[in-house]
Amino acid sequence: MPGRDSPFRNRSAAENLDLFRRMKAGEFPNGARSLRAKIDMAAPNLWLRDPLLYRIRHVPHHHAGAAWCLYPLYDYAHCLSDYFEGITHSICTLEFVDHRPLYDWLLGSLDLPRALPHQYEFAKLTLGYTLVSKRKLLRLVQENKVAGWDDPRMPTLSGLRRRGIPAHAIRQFVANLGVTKHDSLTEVAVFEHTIREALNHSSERRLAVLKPIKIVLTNLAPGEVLVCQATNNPQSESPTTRAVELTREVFIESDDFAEVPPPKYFRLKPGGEVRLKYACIIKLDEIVQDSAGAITELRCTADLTTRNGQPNCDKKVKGTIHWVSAEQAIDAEVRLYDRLFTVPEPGASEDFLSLVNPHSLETVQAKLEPSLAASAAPACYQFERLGYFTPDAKESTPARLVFNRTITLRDAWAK
RNA sequence: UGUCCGAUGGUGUAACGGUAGCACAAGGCCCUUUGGAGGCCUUUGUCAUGGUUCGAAUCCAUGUCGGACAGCCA
Repeated sequence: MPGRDSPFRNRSAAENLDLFRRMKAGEFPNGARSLRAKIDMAAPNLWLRDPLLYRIRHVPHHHAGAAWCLYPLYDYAHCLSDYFEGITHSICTLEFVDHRPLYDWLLGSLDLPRALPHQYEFAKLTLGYTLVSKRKLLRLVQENKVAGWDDPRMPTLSGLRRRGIPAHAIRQFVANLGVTKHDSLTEVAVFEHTIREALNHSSERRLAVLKPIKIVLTNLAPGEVLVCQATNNPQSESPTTRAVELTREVFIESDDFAEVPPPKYFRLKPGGEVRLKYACIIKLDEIVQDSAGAITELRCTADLTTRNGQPNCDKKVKGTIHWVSAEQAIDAEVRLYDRLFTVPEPGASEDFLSLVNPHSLETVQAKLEPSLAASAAPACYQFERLGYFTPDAKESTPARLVFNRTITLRDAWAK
């Protein structure tokens, strides 16, 4: 069914030019006049039915100020600016396929001397559990669902970088995807794999405990220090080491202890043995509780013959866990990020604000090995057995360290 | 409803008309002072029905399913 002609469709060119000058001069209020291309009101493609080119908007422009009250519509500006800039291939997303005939018509009607640009449309990169629409991202910022455009949970470049994701990983991810013309949803696992691959090779290892529980090594004297050598990066061609010091009191991860262990639990349990990484094997002798029944410390015996270079250093135990010296550890706030949304396709719902993951940020007070005291962004570290972490570029200072978790390590046990 | 676009394992993608491959995911095994990393192996696919052809994921027809658009937004 053809469209209905505008009552002004057959106005003369001279009359239109005069009106256009008056529109430009600011003679009319918003919406009182407009300028259309005269194409074909019977065209099956709706965008060819005399589309609007200019409309009046009395609002200042962020570059041009108040000089203009006339603004072109996207379709008109797009093809022309491509031509002005000498673009040959103008790449955009699928929703503009219907507009291509108008893009071509406008350029073709102008008798232009140079070769005309062509528009090519491809599917946008839709990532699971993520939004990429700028308009929707804006609402997350405006309604304080995140702490700003560079919140480490945001899929903006500034957010990804603050999260600690290397630029190289972002490029590699995009290069791995390929480009097509049908709508797709890329699983976040693909992005996460690229990030881990990049960070695994470049990040130095450090020891850090996010949720500490205290261990007392009863056969070490108070003040006694055993120096151990820790590998900085086992992926390196020629790995270097640093010293970490074992003392009578250390912190381990509370997740690495189970009073009632599930089947196949390799970590510390009553009567069980684990290796403190780079140090020695310890055996749990006694669980100390306060009057309320809460566990206050675990008393263990260290087998010093299992240290590196000692006769039993090759002794095998199922579990190896990370630790920090309680006397030497430094404090840091660590922000644990998770996916921002609870569903794979938050963009499919108008109600996406209610789909924000309430657990997308958890903050803990962690204990770090002392070598991290001088760390600053953009350094990235692997906290052994936990994941990759980077000092927050905005808020971390030597006096008050703040780390962002970029991503966890793969965890075969969690499955 | 109209116009347009698309359809290959769970996901994302390759394959002049000529062996359906790669990555992620999943599963199994080996190794391991990170339940990490690494190594080896495995499962799963051409939307359907016809046609053309010696031969079709690819070309043609019809159908099915999915998506975009129908703003004085971009």
